[in-house]
Amino acid sequence: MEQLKLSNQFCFPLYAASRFITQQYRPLLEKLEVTYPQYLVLLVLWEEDGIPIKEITEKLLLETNTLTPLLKRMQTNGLIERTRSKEDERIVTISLTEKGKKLQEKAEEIPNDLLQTLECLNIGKEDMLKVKEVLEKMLSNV
Amino acid sequence: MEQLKLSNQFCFPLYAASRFITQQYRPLLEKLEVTYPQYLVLLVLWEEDGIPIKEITEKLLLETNTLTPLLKRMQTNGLIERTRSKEDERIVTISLTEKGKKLQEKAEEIPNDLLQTLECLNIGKEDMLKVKEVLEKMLSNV
DNA sequence: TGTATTTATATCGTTTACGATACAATTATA
DNA sequence: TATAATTGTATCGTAAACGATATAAATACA
Repeated sequence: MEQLKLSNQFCFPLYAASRFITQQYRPLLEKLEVTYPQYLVLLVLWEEDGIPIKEITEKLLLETNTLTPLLKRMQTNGLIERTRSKEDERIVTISLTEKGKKLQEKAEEIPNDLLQTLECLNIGKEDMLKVKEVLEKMLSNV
Repeated sequence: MEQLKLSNQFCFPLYAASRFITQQYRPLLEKLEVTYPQYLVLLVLWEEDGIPIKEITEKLLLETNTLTPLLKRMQTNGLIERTRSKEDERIVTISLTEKGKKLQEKAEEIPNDLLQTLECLNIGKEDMLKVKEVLEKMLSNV
């Protein structure tokens, strides 16, 4: 069965590359003392602070059963606060603490640092953009 | 900071797409009663049976601290056997049981089933191949 | 108004991932 | 031949992921 060969799987490189890149992020994120998924939450909040958990799940395509404990860890680490909305008591709003806001300055170098790491790995910018474009097209249908 | 916007991240779509595709595999793999990483191990063993754990770690780019418990679960489920090599007692060889071998027949439809799922999501074959090629190029430098 | 449905979040259980560390078997080297 | 370094696997702890389920609040509707 030719199709069952690992080298013919389309999804395996995706799976392996995703893990690989998370590993490349790790040393960069150590300065911020956050994990990669936590960094994604910060990216969202730096763009728009004080939003409901629901909105974060939609942007990151993660379920609350992943985000709830993750956000609790971020709260324990003093990065965010949780406020239950008064208009609708079901909604929990997430906002950055001062510490969480200040972390953005430290994060400014990260995108370029990572880009450099990737360019050292034979990945050109055009190829990256093409991959990004195709995958975003796929995800837009989710 | 434009570069810190989620939409400008190259790695987020990779991360999200990888999780998304694993989710697409789930219903297909239910027939085999395996998870996606376990399916990857089966793909490796169907190609070459009776190989050391070390070789599986190299092919799947996973560490033994991930594979050891995963393989134990597969053993519990009767898919594989573990044999400690006599020439070198450090090496543990993994081989398929009859049940594990037979599962390959059931798996034959999976690659096409998944392809169909993806094609329903605006992903053409050329785009998939391009993504595969770029990511494999990246991983070849690991 | 009372009941059903939906919504937003949380909890539980299982399975990955993976850094750090341990450990026994093998190999290299002094 | 001791001892040091390496190798292959395992263990531990922590943090995702995610299906299934629970729960309280809000909304729809009979």
